[in-house]
Amino acid sequence: MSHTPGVRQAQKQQSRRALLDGALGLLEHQNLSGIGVREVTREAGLSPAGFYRHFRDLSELAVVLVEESLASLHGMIRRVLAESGDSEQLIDRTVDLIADHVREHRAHVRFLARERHGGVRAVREAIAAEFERFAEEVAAGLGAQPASEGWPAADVRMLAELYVEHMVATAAAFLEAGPAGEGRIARTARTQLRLITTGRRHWLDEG
Amino acid sequence: MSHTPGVRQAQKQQSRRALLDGALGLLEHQNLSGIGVREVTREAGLSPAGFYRHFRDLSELAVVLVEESLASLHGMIRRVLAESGDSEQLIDRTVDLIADHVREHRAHVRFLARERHGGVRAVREAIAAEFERFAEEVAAGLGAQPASEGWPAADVRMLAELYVEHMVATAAAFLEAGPAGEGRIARTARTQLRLITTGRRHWLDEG
DNA sequence: AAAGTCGGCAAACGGTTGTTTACTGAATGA
DNA sequence: TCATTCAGTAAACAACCGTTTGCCGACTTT
Repeated sequence: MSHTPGVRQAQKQQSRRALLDGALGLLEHQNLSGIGVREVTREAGLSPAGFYRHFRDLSELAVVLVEESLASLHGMIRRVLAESGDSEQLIDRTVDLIADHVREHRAHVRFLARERHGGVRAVREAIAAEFERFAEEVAAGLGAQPASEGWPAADVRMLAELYVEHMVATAAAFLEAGPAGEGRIARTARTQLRLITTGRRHWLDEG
Repeated sequence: MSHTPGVRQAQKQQSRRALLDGALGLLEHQNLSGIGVREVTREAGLSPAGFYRHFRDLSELAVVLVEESLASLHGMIRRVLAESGDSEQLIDRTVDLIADHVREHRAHVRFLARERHGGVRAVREAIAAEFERFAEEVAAGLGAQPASEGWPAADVRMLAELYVEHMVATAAAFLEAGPAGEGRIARTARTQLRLITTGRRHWLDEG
């Protein structure tokens, strides 16, 4: 354990992780504006002063949490876009993936839902910027599908935003409902997606 | 100013209003979990102890704010449902009404968006319950329209929820965008509503 | 006019907060 | 091996916090 560079870095990363995880844990039941530096360090097993070796303040830590939370969400979206099959199967699969994601990343999803319109500007903006990128990615995916042939780019974009918005709302509903109401949420989400798909199919026929 | 009953009550109501308004003002830039009793009383021009003559704690006050915020929203929804005309005009009018409402009740809307998934359970539940009632009201309105002839009740309900969700998302987007981006938000919202309407028109044609 | 009600206040309670300070000791590089 | 770096610490700081207490004085009732 000596003269091997990196030990120090690794220990620091470990503390940093403990701070991030501790904060995420506290944010499960509280708001970002409702937790404090001391509380987080207590949760992480550090002294209060130790916090400042890693972050300037709590909102800086929170922005890192945003990035981590959306990285996992990003993976999910890519998985959704990679699916293939008829639209019915695709819808089922999409809703299942959302449900899985909420189950496996409950804390992340809750954090995003809570702070998306929360009281800390920097965090709000970080989330908004990342959702923007999601919409772009979804738009690119939709644009590549045969169903979007002949669509103006702006229309593809608004459809992508509708999908993203619906996905976020569905995830939040899963959260709030708990395991019991999961079935009902999923059924509603699927039907709504079917209706949107119907509209999509006839979009160019009229108006 | 004496021996006339009601003076006391009126003065008390005035203080109560000052507390509610003060809190709503603070909530414009902060989270509910981020403000304190003392802060609110300072804003309202009362002493800290005075607060407890009106509310047990801040979340009790917040629940009252929820009711007031949703009363105004409720009025807007009724106005939307009362509109008549072809679907194109109806969509335009709806989005305009949402924009108006956000302009005139900025603080209320912000408060709802912020605390809908916020850290205080009682408040979250109060908002959720009221949104539930909205969905029912919208469902009743949709069910009465000729366009819903032959629709199963469950489908009407899910459409209502989709509309409500979209309305809330649009209002939140107006908030975040400010006057500058208002046009873009409105355009997107209108197009999305047109797509949903298209889906609605062809809902019974296919599987 | 006297008695009662009660909204608002000042003061005090113990407790928490964010942040800075000077320090220690292990990991590091020469 | 010896000097340096630096993550983590304990302690202190002043500033708040929520809540309770006892009291006052204006309204209200009798």
